[in-house]
Amino acid sequence: MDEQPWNRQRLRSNNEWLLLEHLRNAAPASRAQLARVTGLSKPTVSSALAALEQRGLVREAGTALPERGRTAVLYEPDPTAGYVLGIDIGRARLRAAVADLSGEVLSRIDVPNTGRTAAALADAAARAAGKVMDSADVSADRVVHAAVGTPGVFDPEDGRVRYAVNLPGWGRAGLFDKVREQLGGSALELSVHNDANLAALGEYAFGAGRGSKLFVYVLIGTGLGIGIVSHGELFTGAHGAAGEVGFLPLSLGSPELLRHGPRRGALEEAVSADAVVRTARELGMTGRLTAKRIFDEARAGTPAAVAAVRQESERLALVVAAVSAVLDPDLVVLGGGVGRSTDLLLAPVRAALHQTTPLRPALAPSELGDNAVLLGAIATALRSARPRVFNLPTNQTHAS
Amino acid sequence: MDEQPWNRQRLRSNNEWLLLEHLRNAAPASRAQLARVTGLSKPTVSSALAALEQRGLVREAGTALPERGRTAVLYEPDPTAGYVLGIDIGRARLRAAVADLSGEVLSRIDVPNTGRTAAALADAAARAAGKVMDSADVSADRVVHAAVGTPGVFDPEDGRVRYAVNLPGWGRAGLFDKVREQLGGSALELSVHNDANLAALGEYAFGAGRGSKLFVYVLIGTGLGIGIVSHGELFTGAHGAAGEVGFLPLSLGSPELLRHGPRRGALEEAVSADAVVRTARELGMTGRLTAKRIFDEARAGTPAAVAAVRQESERLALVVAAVSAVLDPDLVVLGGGVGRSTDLLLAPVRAALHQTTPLRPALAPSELGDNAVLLGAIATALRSARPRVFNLPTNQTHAS
DNA sequence: AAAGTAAAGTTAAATTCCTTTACTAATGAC
DNA sequence: GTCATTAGTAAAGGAATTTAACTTTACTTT
Repeated sequence: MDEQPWNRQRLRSNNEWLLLEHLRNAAPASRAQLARVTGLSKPTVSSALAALEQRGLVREAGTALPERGRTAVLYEPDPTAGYVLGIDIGRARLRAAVADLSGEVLSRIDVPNTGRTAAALADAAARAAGKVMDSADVSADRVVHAAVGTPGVFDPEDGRVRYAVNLPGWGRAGLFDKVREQLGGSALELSVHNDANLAALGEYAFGAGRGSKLFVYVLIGTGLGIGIVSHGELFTGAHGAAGEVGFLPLSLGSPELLRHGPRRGALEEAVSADAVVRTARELGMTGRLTAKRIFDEARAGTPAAVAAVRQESERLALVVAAVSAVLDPDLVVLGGGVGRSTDLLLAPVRAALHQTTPLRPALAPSELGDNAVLLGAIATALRSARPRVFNLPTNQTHAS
Repeated sequence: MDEQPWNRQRLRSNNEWLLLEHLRNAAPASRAQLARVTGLSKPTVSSALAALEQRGLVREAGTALPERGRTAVLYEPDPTAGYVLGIDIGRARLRAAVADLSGEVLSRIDVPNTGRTAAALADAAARAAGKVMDSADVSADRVVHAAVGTPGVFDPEDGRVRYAVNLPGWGRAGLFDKVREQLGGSALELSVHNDANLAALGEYAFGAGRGSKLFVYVLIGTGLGIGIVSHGELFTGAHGAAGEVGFLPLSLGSPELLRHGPRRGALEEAVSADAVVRTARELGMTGRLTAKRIFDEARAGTPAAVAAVRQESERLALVVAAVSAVLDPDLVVLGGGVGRSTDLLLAPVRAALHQTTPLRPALAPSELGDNAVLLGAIATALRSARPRVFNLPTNQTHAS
C-alpha cells in the first residue's frame, strides 16, 4: 500500500502504465483483449491507449482476425521510445551495448581493456559507448539511462568505488561524472553497479535465473563475488556490499590458512583464479600456468591439474554451502572465468553440498557467459529507463 | 507500480488507508493537519475520515487549540477495531499475549512447556491462548489474526514444520489447524513462523532494531538461528529457510571438527548452549553445568569458564562474520539464552570481527530478551491484521 | 444472397470521487 | 468589538471511470 495521495490524474497515469506493462508481457494485443485481462472497461482502454500512442509509447502492430467478428487492431509498446546503454568495465575487457526499450541489443562492442590509469580507462569506456551509439544510429539525447558495471562497491553518496582491489586508482571521485559528460546528455542518467550484481540481474532477466524466487549468481574469476536477486529485486544489503563473500572467514580446512587464523579476504585468495594457479604450482605443475590451462589439463587427466581442480571445487562448495545456509536460494548459478568450467566444477560442488546441508539449491552453469555483466547492465538500465520514459513530461517524439 | 486496475472505489479506499497509516504514525491529528501532510484536500479528508469513523476504524480523540484560530477536532485510529494474538512455542516455555490494533499488549501469560507429545503441546498452546483472551476480555471473534512462533521452518503447503530437531513429533501435519479450531473463530487467520524470524521482527518493531536498513538477529540458545529483516520486511529465502545458519559449514578452526570434515549442523553443535557446557567440561569444570552457570563463573574469573566463554565468542564471531559477508547488515543483535550474556560476548565478537572483515555492522544486545519472539509474533499478527480489518466488508461494529 | 451472430470498437449518459473556491465557525490578539 | 488566523463545510466544477446501447465488420447459416 502506498504513501502518496491518489488523485484522478495519478489514477489515469497508473492505468496507462498498467496497460503498457501488459503489452510488454503479451504484445501485440487488441483493445478488447486488454480490457478483458486488465479488468478495465473498453472505453477506458481505448482512451488510455490513444494517449499512450500520442506520447509515442505505444504503436499499432497490424491487425488480427478473431474466430468470428470484426478485425481487431493490435498494439505493442513502441521500442523506439527510448534507448539504453550498458557498459561493462572488466579487469581484462571493456564492453558496451545499446538496446531499445524492448531489450533488443542493437549494437555491441568488446575491446581489450588497455587503460593504464583510471582516467584513461574512463575515457576508453566513454569512447566505446560513443562507438556503439554511432553504429546503432542512436543519438545521445535519445539514450534515457546508462548502467555501468564495475568491480567493487559504488557509493552514490560520494561517487566513489570501494573495494575495487584489482583496478588501480579506480576509487577516485568524479570518474563517472566525467564519463557521463563525455557521453553528452545532461539529461542522461548514469548509474554504477557492482559487476557481480549486474551479472546476477542479467542472468535473472535473460539467462539461467529466469523465474527463480531467490537467485544467487557466483562470479568466480580474477576475484570472487556473488549477486543476489530476491523476487526479481537485487539484494544489496545496508551499504551495497552484500555478496562480498571474498570476506567470508572460512577456515576452509586448509592447515596453511588456519595457521594464520582468519583474516581479510582469505576466501577470495583461496577461490579466485590465482588460487587455482597457485595450488597447481604447489602440486608440481610448471610453465606458464593460467586457470584456463589448468582446467584443460584436468580434462585431459593430468594428475596435478585434477587435484588442483578438486581442491578448487571443494572450496567453492564451502562458499555455496555458506551462502545457502544464510540465504536459502532455490538456484545457484556459477559464472565468470572459472565458473565457465562448470563441466568440472558442478558435480563435485553438488556432492559436497549434499554432505554439508539439507538446503540444496539447484546448481546450474551460466547461460550468458561473458555477456552476463553487459546484459545485466542493459536489464538494469531498462528498469530505470522504462518508468522514466513513461514519466517524461511531453515526449518530444520525432515525426512518425 | 501495481498490477491491478484503478477504479474510483479503489482510489477512495486507498486514500482512506493512507489517512489511517498517517494517523498510526502521528496520532492524534486534526483534519487540517492530515490534509496538509497527505496532500489531499480538506473536504476529501473530512469525508474519508467520516467513512473511517463509521466503520469503526478511527475515533475522535479530544480537541486541540492551535496557536491562533478555531479549536481542532483530533482523530486517532481506534485500537479496539480488532485484536491480535501472539503465541511463542518455545522449547522450555510457552507464552501467549493479546494486543489491540495499536500494538498495546492487554494481557500475557508465560508457563513452562510441559507438553510431552506434540498433541499435548498444541493443546497447551491453545489453552494458554484462551486464557489470555479471557483475561483481556476479548472474545475469539474479535481476534483478527494469530501468529505462532516455533523452532523450525513451517511449510504452508502441507502445514508441517521442518527442521524442528528439539521438539519431538512437532513435524506432524494438522497440528496448527487443531490449534486454530480450538481457538474458535473459523474467521481467525493463523500463521506460523520461525522463532528466530519472529524475534528479529519483534526486535525490529519494538526493540534494538528500530530503523535499521538491514537487520540481523542472532538467536543463540538451545539452538542457533538468525532472522533477517531487510527494509522492514522479513527475508525468508526461497523456501523459508533463510537464516538456518546451523547448517553453516564453518570448519571453525577446531582440529576436532576439522578431522571429521564439514558435516550437517556442525555449527549449531559448536555454538549452541550445549556446546558451551561441553567445552567447559572438557576444560575441567565439573558438577551440574548449565550455560548460565558457566557465564556466571566466567564473570567471577574461574579460568575454565573464562576459556569456554572465549571459545564460544570466537565461534560466534565467525558466524557473525560469515553472515555479514553475505548480507552486509548495518546492525547485528545478539539474543536468546546465551545471547543474553552480552556483557561477556559483545567485546570479543567485535574484536574478532575487526580482524576478519572490513564490513563491520554495529553490534548490540537484545532489548527485548525473552519477550522477543512473543512481541515479534504480535508485530507479525498486526501486519496481517491491519489490512485485513481495513478490508473487512462491513465492520460489524459493536455499539460505541 | 440475405439474414443471423459474434466480436471489436465507439458514443453518450451516469456515476463517483476529487479539487477549487467560497463560505461559516471559533478563537486569541489588539 | 474588530481583525487575523485557523478549522471545517458547502457548493460547484472537473476528471476519469463504468454501464449500456450502438455501429462496424466479418464469418456462418439458411
